[in-house]
Amino acid sequence: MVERELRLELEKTHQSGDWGGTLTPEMIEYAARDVEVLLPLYEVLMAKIEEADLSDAAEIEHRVLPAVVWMSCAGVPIDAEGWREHARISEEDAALLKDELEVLAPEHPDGKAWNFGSHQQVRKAAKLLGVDLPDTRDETLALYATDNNFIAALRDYRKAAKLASTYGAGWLETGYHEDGRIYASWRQLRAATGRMACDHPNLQNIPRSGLLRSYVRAPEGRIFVVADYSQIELRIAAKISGDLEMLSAYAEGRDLHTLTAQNLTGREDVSEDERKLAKAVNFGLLYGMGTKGLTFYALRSYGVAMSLEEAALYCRRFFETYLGLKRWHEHERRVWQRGETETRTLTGRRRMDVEKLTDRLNAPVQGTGADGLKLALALLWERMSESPGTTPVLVCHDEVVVECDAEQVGEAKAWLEKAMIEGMDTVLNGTDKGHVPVEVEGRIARSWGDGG
DNA sequence: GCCAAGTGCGCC
DNA sequence: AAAGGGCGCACTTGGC
Repeated sequence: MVERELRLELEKTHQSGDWGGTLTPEMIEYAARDVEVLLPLYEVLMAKIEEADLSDAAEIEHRVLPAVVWMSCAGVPIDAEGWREHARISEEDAALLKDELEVLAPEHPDGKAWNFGSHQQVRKAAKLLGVDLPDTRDETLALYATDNNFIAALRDYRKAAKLASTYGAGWLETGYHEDGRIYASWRQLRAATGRMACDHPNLQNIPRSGLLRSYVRAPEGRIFVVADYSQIELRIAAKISGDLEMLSAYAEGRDLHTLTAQNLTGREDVSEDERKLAKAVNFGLLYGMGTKGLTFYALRSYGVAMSLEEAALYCRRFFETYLGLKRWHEHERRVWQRGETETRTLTGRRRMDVEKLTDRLNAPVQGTGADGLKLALALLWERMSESPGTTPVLVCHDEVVVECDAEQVGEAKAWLEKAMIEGMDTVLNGTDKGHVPVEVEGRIARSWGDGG
């Protein structure tokens, strides 16, 4: 335990007082004490950090902080006209699909209008048509949609209603300013794994399909560079598990999804669909998903249908191929069974109170990705002078978008890619640079929705 | 009318 | 035996 603690009670009563007028001697005294405490507090907290072996992780957080402020203050440019027009059409689409849904719905027992946003009412309506829904998730609805027009129409309506409600005109209200930019609230350390988060509005879950991302658009004379890490979580898992198959694949510059597809099918030539299947298998099984989970996940996220028997076969083949990954899972299971509840990333970032085995598998991988991205952002801040007029405007877990003057874009792209590779390489490989190669693909774009 | 929990779904 | 993880937001439900 740390010996030194600050045993101070800070007076809180002035915290919410009126600081806009004349300050009383008591208020000035309070303000002074509030500041005075920071230096001894720093000493105590730094000692605790060192005691807990968190110095490296803390250093990353300290270095990335100014970069997060930089990004937050920069805001992200938005084509508000385009967004609003899109929102208007989305609302029309949803209203139209709702009308169609009402025609296909059974008569309401009380003669009232159905509320299709209520899962209780949706289940009741389906029951009147002879379908007993266990829940109303889309993958459940998908099982009945071919035989039931109402359920098919419900799926279409749901999709449109989501766009109209979450990404409608209201989305723009929260953070938009009249200078044409959105100033969202970035949370440097929000997720339990160490990832960042964003709200008001959340810039990290704007739909990828459709046009919405194209309204995140650089203003006249400015341009974006969008860069993302290639298969970063799989590379991190390769490093953490020490899996020889994965390590050699990456050392040779091969693609792991294709490799998995080859091993699942037993053929050298694999189709695009088979690679898609392999992607679902890779991401699912990496973090301890079961066979049943795999069938749902493959359908939901990749549109790949498989039986339980097929899923079991893929599971077996996967762990026959990646023996190091299997060993890592077995090791973590033993640690978990001993009752250990602490996990750490490669930089030593700690997550406590981990109760589930699947969390033990995921947290160090996801968290190491966050470590690397944060160090990359810190490097951008520290090397700001190497690409003047360039600012990060948003980050999305394995992706960074920067905005710069159009004539500056070549330098900005090189500057961004270099920092991203260096940041991740440092946390991933330490002094053994390049052991697991880090690949970053940057592209030049007028909007977030261009290319990629 | 407010609040918390539950459900569902957008992203990585 | 059984098992993806991490978020934020909209909406309903149920209690006050």
